[in-house]
Amino acid sequence: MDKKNVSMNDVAVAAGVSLKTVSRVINEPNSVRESTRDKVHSAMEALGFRTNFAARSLKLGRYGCIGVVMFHLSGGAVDMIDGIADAAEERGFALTMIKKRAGEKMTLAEAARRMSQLPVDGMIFNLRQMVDDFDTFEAPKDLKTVIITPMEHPTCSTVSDDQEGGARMACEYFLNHGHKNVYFVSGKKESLSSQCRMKGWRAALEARGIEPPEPLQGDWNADSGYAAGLVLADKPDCTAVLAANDCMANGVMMALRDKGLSVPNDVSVIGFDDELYKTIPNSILTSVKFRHRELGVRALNEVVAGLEAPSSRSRTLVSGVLVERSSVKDLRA
Amino acid sequence: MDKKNVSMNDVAVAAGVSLKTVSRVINEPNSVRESTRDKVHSAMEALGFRTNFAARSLKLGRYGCIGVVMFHLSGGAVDMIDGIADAAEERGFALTMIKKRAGEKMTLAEAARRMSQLPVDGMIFNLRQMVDDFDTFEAPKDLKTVIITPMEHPTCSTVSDDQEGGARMACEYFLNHGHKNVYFVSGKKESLSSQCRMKGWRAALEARGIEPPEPLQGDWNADSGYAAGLVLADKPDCTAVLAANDCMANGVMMALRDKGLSVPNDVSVIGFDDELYKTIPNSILTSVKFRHRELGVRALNEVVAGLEAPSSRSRTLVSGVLVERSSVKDLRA
DNA sequence: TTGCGAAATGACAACGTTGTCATTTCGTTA
DNA sequence: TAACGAAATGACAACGTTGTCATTTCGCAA
Repeated sequence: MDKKNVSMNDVAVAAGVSLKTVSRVINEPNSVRESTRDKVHSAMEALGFRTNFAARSLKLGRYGCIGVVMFHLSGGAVDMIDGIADAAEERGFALTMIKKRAGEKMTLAEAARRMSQLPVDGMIFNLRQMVDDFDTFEAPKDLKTVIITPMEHPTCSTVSDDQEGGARMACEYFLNHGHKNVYFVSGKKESLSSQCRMKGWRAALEARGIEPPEPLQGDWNADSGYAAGLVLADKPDCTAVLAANDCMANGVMMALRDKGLSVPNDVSVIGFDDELYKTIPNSILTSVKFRHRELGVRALNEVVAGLEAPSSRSRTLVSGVLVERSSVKDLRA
Repeated sequence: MDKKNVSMNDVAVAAGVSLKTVSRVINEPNSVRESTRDKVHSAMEALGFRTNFAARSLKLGRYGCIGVVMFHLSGGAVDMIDGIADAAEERGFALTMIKKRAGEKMTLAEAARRMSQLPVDGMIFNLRQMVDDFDTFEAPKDLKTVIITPMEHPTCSTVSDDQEGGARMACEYFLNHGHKNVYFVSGKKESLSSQCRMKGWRAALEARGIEPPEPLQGDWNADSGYAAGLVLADKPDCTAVLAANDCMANGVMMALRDKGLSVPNDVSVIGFDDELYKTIPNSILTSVKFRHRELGVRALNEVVAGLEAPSSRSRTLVSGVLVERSSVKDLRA
């Protein structure tokens, strides 16, 4: 007849030692004589003892868990979670996760309120769209909070891909290859990624005194890229297209081809995320890739680093990488 | 000067009531006079009180958290996590997550050991590959354990996509459209999904007395599908190809086209996961889609249902759906 | 053998909640 | 006004750990 929960006390009695000795066997084994340790280990084994998380945390005043709030859970999120989880593991933390429900409107304050009732020492918000209380939000003073977002926050640390820099890099790549202008196909309007990529594109052109043409509105999927491509095919001055992701870039390329234009001979194209090679054999698309995994790692490290000083504040940008293939033609000389 | 942690006792003193009354305001507000409740609420507000998770769990003997172990974190996992998280939310649970580290070899026993030190009332293992101790593993008696895997387990509840059934369904679709045989392009060898899809393909053919041809080995990516397509293009009896995912199916289609064959006029193709439309404009690929989100929801519900009776055992299969487009030709009549 | 300092072990309180049971207060009726 | 039952509140123990400090045991030198 099993007792419901085996406590240290039960183990102590079974092993004929004191409660405290059992505790020591677990937390500072070297301070216990080997023969005693063995007795205790046998007793633990026999009774199936497992330390009680609640009691331990209560006494220690910390949990060893980092909270993760997913305001948005999309494709790239997997790698980010992967990075967060690996880094957490490495530093001896587990993750406690909650998610914004579909349709529900969650503010930062609401997320913080819910998280602070859970076993967490610090938290990470993954925020890919704007929220109402972004600027006014104040994190709990005793709970280090890191926000993954391209926007700067007045009081919290933030971590982000350098989306803007990535877009700028792609544009400059075009311009350095002799292109005189770059067209842009955006993602969904409300997406911060799309907004930042657009901003970087604008900035890069303006820095060279080029008036950015009207951007084409897409929705991340190939069909919207195709539609944009049909429009672009008719613009004689269009030699370079930057699409806010690879799927739309592929759509653009297909439309150009269907219109009798060749990539890269007639038009050059760059995308984002470098994932087309998975789906398209012999893919030629040059693409800006973000290191989502690294992003997760940085976010977690920032939280852990801030556990002692929750009010510290920093801003981390993880740069992107231009993966060169052959979809950009060199127009020079 | 803030005290580090504000306890119920602090609130009680500030509000001029007893500790227990504060507890009641939180847990059974109706048993407290309104005027008292207001006093307590003000005090909580003023001091910034938040209930202490550890103390509460210790007293209650439960955590309100479900553990999730990701042995594998890949694309489809996002939707599954999404389902798990939404269902958890709905039932008032949070998630505690740990992950197998890259390279590390984690057994079920090891995962269970680590989880049982964390704040969890039950757990879900997401297992997409074989693991050494699968058959011998016994879950902790007091911790309901559900494994997401296509294999049956002797003692734990399992939940899975019906991969085998999905593959069978696709094959029968071919056969019912007058095809006399179906070729198969597999994913990575060690993947259970790939193995199950292959098994279903074999079974469907054998059920009609057809000898399955040698399957072609792929690795999930388009290039491997392309290579397979080149081989298949030379087989005169090849009218139907089932590829273990959409990316490889696309590779197959591109190879066929490059060899001068048309889909579906010369060869029909079906894929898995229904995700090609995101990347390919006007995609024609018919595909078997699994409801990963639903899978997550079922897994969570199974855990919660089993919290009272951890030793209960069930097996859930979530059926797939054939998303029809135009990549299969009807050869009848 | 005795004495001593160091090592090993133990007794007890405390962490912040909730459950049990006793006590006080309230509103109503006699 | 007194008496009563119900509602509201409170005192105290308990959950299973770890920290503090006291006590016991050990190994070794005198």
